[in-house]
Amino acid sequence: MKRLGETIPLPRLRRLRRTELPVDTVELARYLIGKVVVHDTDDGRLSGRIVETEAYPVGDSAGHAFRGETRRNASLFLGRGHAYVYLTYGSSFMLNVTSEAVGVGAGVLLRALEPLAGIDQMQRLRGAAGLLDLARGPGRLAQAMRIDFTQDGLDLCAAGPLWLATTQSKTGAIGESVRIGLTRNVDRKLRFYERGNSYVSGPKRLSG
DNA sequence: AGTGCGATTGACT
DNA sequence: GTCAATCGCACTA
Repeated sequence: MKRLGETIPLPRLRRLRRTELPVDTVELARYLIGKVVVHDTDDGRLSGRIVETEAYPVGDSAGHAFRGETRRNASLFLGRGHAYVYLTYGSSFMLNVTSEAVGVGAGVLLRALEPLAGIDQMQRLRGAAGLLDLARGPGRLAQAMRIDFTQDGLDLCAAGPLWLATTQSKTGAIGESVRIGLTRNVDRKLRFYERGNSYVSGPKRLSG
């Protein structure tokens, strides 16, 4: 299989500063489309371009912070630009970017990446899945990026191993839809994705 | 201490 | 398209 990350020049990355992140959760979810998430591991750099997000804003009954701070969701309250990682269905880790002020629980779920660096390693982590399936879907994304509870609470805007970056490449038109897989507060269009991008999970369009 | 349930995935008809 | 695996955690008692 062709190894994209070694045949196409990687984009030049610049670390995002916390002050560059939009203060509003929904704005951040839209802003993160086209940005890059980077995990520098002892087996090398893993990175991917964010192509799909979901916002879980303040007061959202589907959000994990809705009933206040607990041990599980404590990282959501660290202030914007931190990682909130949790396990769902006993097997899939989810990576979120926190989005509001310290003490206010809200975040943005990263749902799909276009792999950039470390594709060989991602394939090992994912059991040699095809390129399109490496990080399409939030659980796959976390597995490909080697995200687990170890990364929960990390500051994404500090000089740490897990960070956010911007590039000079252009971002395509952004679509929006209802969120996927929820049972509550399903009506709001809080899912964002880059239109026409093959690495986006689920339907490219959802009404509602 | 017991119970029920997911911000999903992969296997299967 | 359907469906079960799997386990940490919140919730009830």
